[in-house]
Amino acid sequence: MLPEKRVNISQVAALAGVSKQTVSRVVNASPSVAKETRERVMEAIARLGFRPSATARNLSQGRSYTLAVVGSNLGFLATDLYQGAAAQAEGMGYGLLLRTLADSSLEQVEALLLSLLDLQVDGVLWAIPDVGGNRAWLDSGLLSRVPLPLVFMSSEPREGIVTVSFDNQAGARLATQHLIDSGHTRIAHLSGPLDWWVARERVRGWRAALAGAGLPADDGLIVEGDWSPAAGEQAMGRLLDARRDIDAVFVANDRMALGALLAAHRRGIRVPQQLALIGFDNIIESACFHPPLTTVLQDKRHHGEIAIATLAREVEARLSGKPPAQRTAEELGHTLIVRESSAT
Amino acid sequence: MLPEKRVNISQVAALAGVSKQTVSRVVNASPSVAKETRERVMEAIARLGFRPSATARNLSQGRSYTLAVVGSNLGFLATDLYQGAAAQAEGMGYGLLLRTLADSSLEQVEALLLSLLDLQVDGVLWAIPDVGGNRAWLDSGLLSRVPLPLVFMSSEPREGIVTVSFDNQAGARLATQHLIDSGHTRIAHLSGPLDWWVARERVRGWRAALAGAGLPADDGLIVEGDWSPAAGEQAMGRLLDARRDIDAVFVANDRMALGALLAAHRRGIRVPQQLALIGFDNIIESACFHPPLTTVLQDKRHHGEIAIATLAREVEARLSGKPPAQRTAEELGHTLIVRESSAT
DNA sequence: AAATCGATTGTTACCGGTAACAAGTTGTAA
DNA sequence: TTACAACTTGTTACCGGTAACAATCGATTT
Repeated sequence: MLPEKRVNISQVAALAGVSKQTVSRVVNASPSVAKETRERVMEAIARLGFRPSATARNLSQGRSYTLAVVGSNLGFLATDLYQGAAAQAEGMGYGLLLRTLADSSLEQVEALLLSLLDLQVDGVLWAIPDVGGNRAWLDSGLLSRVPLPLVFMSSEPREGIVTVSFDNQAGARLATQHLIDSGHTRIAHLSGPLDWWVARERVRGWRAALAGAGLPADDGLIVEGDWSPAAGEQAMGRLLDARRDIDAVFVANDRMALGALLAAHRRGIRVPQQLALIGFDNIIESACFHPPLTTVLQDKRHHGEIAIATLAREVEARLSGKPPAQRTAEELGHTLIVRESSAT
Repeated sequence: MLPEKRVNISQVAALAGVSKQTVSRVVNASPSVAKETRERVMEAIARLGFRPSATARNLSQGRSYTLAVVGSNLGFLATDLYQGAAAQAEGMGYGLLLRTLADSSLEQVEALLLSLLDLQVDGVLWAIPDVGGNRAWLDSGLLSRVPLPLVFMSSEPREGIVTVSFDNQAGARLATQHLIDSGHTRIAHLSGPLDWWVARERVRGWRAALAGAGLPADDGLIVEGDWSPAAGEQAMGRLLDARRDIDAVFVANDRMALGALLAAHRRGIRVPQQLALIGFDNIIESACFHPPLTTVLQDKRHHGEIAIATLAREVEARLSGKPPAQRTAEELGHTLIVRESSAT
């Protein structure tokens, strides 16, 4: 069975005895079509199995009803986040195009944005976290030359851009405060790489909570990791060997917390009896760590949903002639999940 | 600075004093353009900052240079897999469109495929694993009505479709054989949900290895989980309580292995001294389990790359009039990663 | 010298919709 | 009676490329 050629709008128009434009109106549910005409056209559509070509519509309207998600090619993005973004986009009538970016040099970024412009993409979700100088290209004025709504995830708010991020500072405060409330007084922090904005925010939250309780937060209490379990193990080892006085650690993510647990086990330090531990993220594994890990939940799926919803709003604003993106920052909250690793 | 209208091919043609078609030839690197003409056109392109419209090209060529990846909306897909797929697609000049599918009923699948056809997508990567009856729609003949190359991931090979999957049976044999070689004789299996094809394959591999060694593989040695750490803990608990004679367990994925470890700890059973454990997947966390987990590496990124490469090949075959997809099955291999949980 | 060929360039039509505006009808207010 | 508005429908042009085929020209073949 050879797939016969696609039916186009003209054939429908001919069969229904109306003009193409009228068929177009019916397809797009325009109100200014007489009921009787509409029915005739719909019947023709059904009879011929007509399906409008999205491509042709794109060309003539100058847009594609597609949003691009730009991720790094290194795989920081959570699956949940993609799922949330995809579901939200589909629900709002947009498609989602996945792109990766090797490095954030001005040339690469410009090439990427121009190619997205060639595709008539409606908007871009920048899902690369704010790390080191990878926002430097913003200073070049590129954004004002590229008429494309952008929304940045996990990025420090600044003038001229729209961000949707977790309030990591608040989340870190939540975690640290929990340790304080449990009676701990020497609370160290195993941080993420400090060129990451989110890592610095978590440090700030930790500091703020300690300061609020009148507890010390000197630099000897902080050790830097790279988010990986292996780094967590190493960093925790260094910390334990250097400071025998600490009685609790806030680890900047669950993966490192796993390594930290291993380091403690290896030294015969019992968690939580001798050392309380709290993580961050609530990855599914954390419930079965040994012991199960107290942590702070970040709803990544929700993050993806909100980011896409925000982007879609931005797209529609742009289409109705609104001003092009002032500073906007949306912040998402956290939930404390108490398990055994911080039991009192 | 108002973004002035896009430059189109006619303006370039006018400036260079040639026809649109010639500009098109230059843009597409056709060999039949005189060197001098080509240079004149290129200069005009550069001067005007012309960028060809992908949308217009799509309409006129009837294709979009875009591949769709269909995932379930439940989040089974690994980030690595997306990364591999995206990188490969970009490298081959394709874009990647992300779609999710709520349920695999014939109606839903048909709606999805038709909508992808409306977008002139070149091919589809079916990244939903083969579970229960979710391939039933294949029997409806839908595929022959929809002229769209499909490649299925993690799916049982069958007539008329192209699959790219790991050889899970071989991987499971690898794992089980390792336990056998380490001197274990009562080797249980903590399986994934048995409506998953990959879970059944792993069971088969386990059975085959035991049979090859003349060891028992009775049904009492198998417990079913749902891939989650919590299920791993529960299932392992049931197993340990019922069968005190087992000396090793092949767990169908690392996440459940984590739960299994916890269950063992809770019962005071020491791993690996009293019980050897091997997982599957080599998730990054497994290196820091307590003890570090012996496991079988699946290169998910590679899986994504190969799947896209296969799909692209299928697309190009279709374009050059080749026959429409006979049965093809590509199988990917595994690597054993030995750590402490199986130490002898 | 006529025919042929390869290289280069142009012409025409078409992909399949939508925007913008014009035009016809009917009912109603002036 | 006439004008005007509301409602419907049609006309024309355009979005920005590419396919298919025609045409031109100098060089080569016979």
